[in-house]
Amino acid sequence: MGVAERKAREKEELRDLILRAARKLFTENGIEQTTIRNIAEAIDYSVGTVYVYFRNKDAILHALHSQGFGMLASHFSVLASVADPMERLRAMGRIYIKFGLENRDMYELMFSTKAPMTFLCATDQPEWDEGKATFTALSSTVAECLEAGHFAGHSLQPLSFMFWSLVHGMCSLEISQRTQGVNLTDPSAIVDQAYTEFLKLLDHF
Amino acid sequence: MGVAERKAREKEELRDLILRAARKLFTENGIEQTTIRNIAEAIDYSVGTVYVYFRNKDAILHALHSQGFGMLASHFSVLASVADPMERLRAMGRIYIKFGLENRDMYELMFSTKAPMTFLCATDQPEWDEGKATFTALSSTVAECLEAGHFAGHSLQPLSFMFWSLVHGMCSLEISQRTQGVNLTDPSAIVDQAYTEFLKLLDHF
DNA sequence: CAAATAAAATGAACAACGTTCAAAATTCAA
DNA sequence: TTGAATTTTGAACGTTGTTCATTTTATTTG
Repeated sequence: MGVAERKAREKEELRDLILRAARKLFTENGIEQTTIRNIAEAIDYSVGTVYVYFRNKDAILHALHSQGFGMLASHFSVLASVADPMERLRAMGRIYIKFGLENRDMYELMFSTKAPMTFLCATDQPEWDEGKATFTALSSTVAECLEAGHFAGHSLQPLSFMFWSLVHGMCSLEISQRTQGVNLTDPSAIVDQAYTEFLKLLDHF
Repeated sequence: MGVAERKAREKEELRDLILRAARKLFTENGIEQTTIRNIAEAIDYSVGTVYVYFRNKDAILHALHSQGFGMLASHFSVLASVADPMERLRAMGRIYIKFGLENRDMYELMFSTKAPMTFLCATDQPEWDEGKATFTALSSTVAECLEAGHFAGHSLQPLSFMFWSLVHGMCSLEISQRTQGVNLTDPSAIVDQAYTEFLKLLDHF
């Protein structure tokens, strides 16, 4: 029995080794600059070995995208202790933005890059569980807000999607370097300022 | 004298020819699938010729990105007849979203793809005039809203950036296929619904 | 008109990429 | 020890963006 188990563990370990190397490389050099050859070289394996553990590059990017959602979820875990749904909603946005700006390549992989979705669609069971779980986390918080009497006359899903779009838009514009060169008085602080502005709007609901 | 002028005109025409072919190709097949060889073949010129008129692929993408801003601006032109700034703000968002979803590859080039910005940064005068002009158009409308007494206690730039982020976030999530697979009751309508929801929020200001 | 000059277009060649797969190396069970 | 199963290898393929010496075309000059 022990042999098969050890083999399975070793397989898992090499898979993880590949992912760790991939993540390190493209956090340092960016997604586009990271090649399969780079990854193989970093872990002292041949190119072919990488393809034994991952069908293609998209599969690697999808696996890292999943890790990203794991990271985000762990950041969200502190929200469990926030009783008031409105306060939780506000904190959720802050955490989301902070995560996005501190893990730019990961964020891009999770919400912008098409590769992970392309990989998913090529699967027999193309379910985006990570996105589903994250949106549900937001949505259920918004649901509590509605139950508590906030946002009277608003619908759950569109409202939730609106919140998501707002914070995503900020992260996305910042990461894709669209905030520079727009003549802002303080480009580096604009995201925080804009989110603060949004929270001010929320005070009326 | 006539010769130099004609030469200049011909140069301009070939440049346009390249851009039209490039735009057609990647509107049909996507940005990543469009290669320099494809473009050259489409206009019956050699690969080398393309490089006479554009330094590299990024230069082509930047030129198309600029064309995209021209298109957006022409869509915005109807806003001149909207006197009430709040109504103009609402209409601006609708036009922005409609443009984004009906010209997905163009939109991606304008606000997500890094290539145009990479090209710009390699320039001696790295000014993002297109983005600047567009943000100014939004910003001045918001300024009029503030002057008219709306959004009391809010600051211009962060508030404007917030609006931009909201509509951009919607377009971005939709285009990068993140709205599918999140278990929405009506994925294809979520953007419109969410923007309507946002307009409802705005009624309080 | 012919020769010399300038300008424009060419496409073979290069390096690097993702990907494949027959062969080699290694590990396991008998 | 032997033979089968598994794992690893890296050369090779087709594409990509890019370059540049060469050829072709257009213009000017004598």
